[in-house]
Amino acid sequence: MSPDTPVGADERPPARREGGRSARVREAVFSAAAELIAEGGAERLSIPAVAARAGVNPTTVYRRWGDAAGLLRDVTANRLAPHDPPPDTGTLRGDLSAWAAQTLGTITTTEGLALLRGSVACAATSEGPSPRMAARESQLAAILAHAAERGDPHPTLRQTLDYLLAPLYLRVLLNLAPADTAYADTLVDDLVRHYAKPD
Amino acid sequence: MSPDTPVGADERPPARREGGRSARVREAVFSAAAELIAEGGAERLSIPAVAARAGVNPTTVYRRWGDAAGLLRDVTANRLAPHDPPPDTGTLRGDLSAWAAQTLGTITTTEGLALLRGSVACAATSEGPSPRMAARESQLAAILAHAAERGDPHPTLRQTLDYLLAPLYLRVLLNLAPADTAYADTLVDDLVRHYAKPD
DNA sequence: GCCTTAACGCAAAGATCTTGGCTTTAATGG
DNA sequence: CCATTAAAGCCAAGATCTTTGCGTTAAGGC
Repeated sequence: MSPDTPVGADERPPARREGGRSARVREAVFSAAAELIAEGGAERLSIPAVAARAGVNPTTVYRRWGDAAGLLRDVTANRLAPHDPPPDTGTLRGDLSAWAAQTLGTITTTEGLALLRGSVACAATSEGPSPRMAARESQLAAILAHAAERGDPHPTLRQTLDYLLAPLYLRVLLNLAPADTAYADTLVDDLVRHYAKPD
Repeated sequence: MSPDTPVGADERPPARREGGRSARVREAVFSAAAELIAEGGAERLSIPAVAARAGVNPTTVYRRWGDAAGLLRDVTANRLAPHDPPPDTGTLRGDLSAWAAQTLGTITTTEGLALLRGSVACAATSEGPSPRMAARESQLAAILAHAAERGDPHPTLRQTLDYLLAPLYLRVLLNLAPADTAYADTLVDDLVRHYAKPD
């Protein structure tokens, strides 16, 4: 077999088109969907409405995303993913506090909150944690790893998820009580005081 | 004014009908809705489908609940409310452990989980915590009050919500990791060890 | 038992959503 | 610049959802 000859049809990917128009449509649809979800909630996201606001034909949306649930999955995965790098302030407490502030900044906006609630509904159809959640989780893992490199005592990832991320998210999701940075710092404080152990 | 005479039209409630047929329809619709939510998720709950399974006319459902969101609110409020009294084992640790097991029993079934996720979507439209959540919260408050009566050291309600209820719910909601009674007991253990203070 | 009327059933009309066949546009490789 | 073709647009048919008017059933009060 000569190396420059395609040996099988499955060796050549079908040449997906990533640039130009497709990307524009994708962004327009995401923006329109995020706005509509912020306005009316994820449960009544309608594809014709999204298409109209995005200036796109409904058929296109149906073909690319299938149905409202599929679109919702893609939108939440792309708009809720952390866009800033994990903070690196030099101390564990500083990193966790900054991470919490950054996370709160994302999920306490009208749009972020609506998207977060939508993503919970999505979790029903998929198994395991969503990639978006995995991203935030790995940010926390990186913060803990930094602390370990410095030789600083630090909690485990499980403890950080359970006693920092979980309370933060649940307060916001169920609006049990207002969630601000002062509250977040209380959580960080409790976490490092009780669970920061040397390696 | 004689006490047996209605003094104004607004003193007489419009004679709502609670018995018989209405109650039957209500239950049939709730059951059908819960089943359909468990099967296909709350986001595509359709009123005609619910009505068909309940053996009821769609018009009836539209008139009583307005739309799918209204029905969802009512169903989750009624099916997710705790039906057992708060446990009273004699120790704080025992009460919390039993409460957690009882809660897990509700929210880890297919139907309970789907309803819980649906109720998160509902939280978007209402302000403040849902009555269902308030009920579970007050169960925890009762448990802490019992401990206080016995003179046992105990955490605050805020700490109990943040470090026991929140991790439990979030794991289940986002299926981050399996949630069983062993995990719940780890949470209870951490909570009483670090936060159980005398009054 | 009889009357009143809230709640339900029925059917038809209108709105909205979804799908499929076909044409047109424009990204990519030569 | 041209050829290829993935992706988007257009339109019309079909399915599904939602509303509305009106007749029927059955709680609740007398």
